Amino acid sequence: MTQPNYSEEARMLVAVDCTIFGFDEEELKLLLVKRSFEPEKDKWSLMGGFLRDQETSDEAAERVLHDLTGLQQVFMEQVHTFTKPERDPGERTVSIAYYALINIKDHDTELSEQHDAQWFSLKDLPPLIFDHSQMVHKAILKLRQKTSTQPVGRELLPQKFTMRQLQRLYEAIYDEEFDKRNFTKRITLTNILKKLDEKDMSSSRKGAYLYEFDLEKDGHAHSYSFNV
Amino acid sequence: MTQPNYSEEARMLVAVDCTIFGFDEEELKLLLVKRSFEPEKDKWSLMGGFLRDQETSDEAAERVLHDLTGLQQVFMEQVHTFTKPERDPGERTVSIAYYALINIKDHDTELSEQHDAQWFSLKDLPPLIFDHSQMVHKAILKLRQKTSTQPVGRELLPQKFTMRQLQRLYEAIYDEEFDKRNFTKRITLTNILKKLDEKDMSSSRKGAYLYEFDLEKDGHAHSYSFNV
DNA sequence: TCAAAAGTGTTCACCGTACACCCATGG
DNA sequence: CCATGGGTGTACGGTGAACACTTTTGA
Repeated sequence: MTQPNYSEEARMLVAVDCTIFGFDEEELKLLLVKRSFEPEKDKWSLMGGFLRDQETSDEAAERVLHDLTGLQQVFMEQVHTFTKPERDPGERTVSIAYYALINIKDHDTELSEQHDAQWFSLKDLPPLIFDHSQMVHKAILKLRQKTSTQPVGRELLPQKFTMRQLQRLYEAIYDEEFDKRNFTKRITLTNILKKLDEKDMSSSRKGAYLYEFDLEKDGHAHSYSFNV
Repeated sequence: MTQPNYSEEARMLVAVDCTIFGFDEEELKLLLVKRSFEPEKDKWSLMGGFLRDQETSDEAAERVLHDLTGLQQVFMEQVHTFTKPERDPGERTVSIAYYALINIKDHDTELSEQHDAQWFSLKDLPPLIFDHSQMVHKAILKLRQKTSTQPVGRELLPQKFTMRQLQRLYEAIYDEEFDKRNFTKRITLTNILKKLDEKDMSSSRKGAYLYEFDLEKDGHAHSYSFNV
């Protein structure tokens, strides 16, 4: 059977949907948008968009994120592709789910207001359209997995941060509490942080040392693993 | 901006491509097909097919695998979605890559001959069309990851097998050799195997005990982890 | 009797975990 | 002077890794 082309096959819409993670010193949050068009207008959803003719899905995901936050060069990773025929009642649409890690203070709030976007605590999400809750769930699993092999603080924290902030971030990601002595030890072991002389005085009388990710060492072959 | 529908967006072909793993007591193999149509006719490729109107990608992957091997109820998992606009020169096609684990002796050889399919050692693959080599690469990584949290022997080995066969399988997956004492210990620890009274006499004078996966224990909460 | 594969245990180093007290400072 | 959060070390158990000799039996 030799076919000259694929003309009898079904064409369909392909979308990307982004689970956008941020961290506010307390808990993990997601940036959700109020959908501005039918179907499911005015319901909360992940930010998404359709794949264009000459675009990879990575590019589409970046574009979608940029439109909402003004940010570029953001860490994003593909999570899973969702294909149930009836998942979008408007028209058959296959959606490639992504997640993004952003510093919650960096994004352009005007842009996100234009999109009726809002940060929600991961622990208190509104109902989401279609299969977006499943996307969020898979995104968290993927984020945990990434966290277990690579540090994620650079993407989610300010440039300088305290050990406690980093710990709270990891606790939020794993939804689990850690002992601070063991946490400090494990992180120090990986050798990815540079301890600064500066202290952050905002959170306690004593003050907490600030750290930065050590760019010198980054890219070199130092092993990292954070098993919970 | 309220849109009544998505009419201005691009529709495209969506395909699934399957990396089919088998094990022949020695090495991991892939079942590849000689492509029967243009573009790239007569080149080696993963078995694939287009997503139909009322089909999930999981169903499409099963259908494609069934067409080639006659097998059903095979373990399959989604790997990654490939979206480069020019990846298929015939027409814009997004492809959802899957991998499958099959017992190399189970499949319908007539069917696979009809498709000009052939088993290739993972270590000696022919050039593959499009981005299929990348798909294979990601599939192996995913398989390793699965192997580290769940036993994969049930899918790839005959029902009864020796400890040595299981070890060779794991060595093939990780492309790494293990100490047989440590291997036996680690696997025994997980408690997933039942040692039979029978021996396999084909591989040595002494004979090797046969094992089965212990269905009693399966599904119960026994932890499994195989870290290399 | 010998060749070929199978089976089996111990030791050691490292890592993860549990756990409690003192420190610095602003109010 | 005291309340609040920050910082630090040790002891123990479990796990992964290294390692070598004996057993069986068909030829």
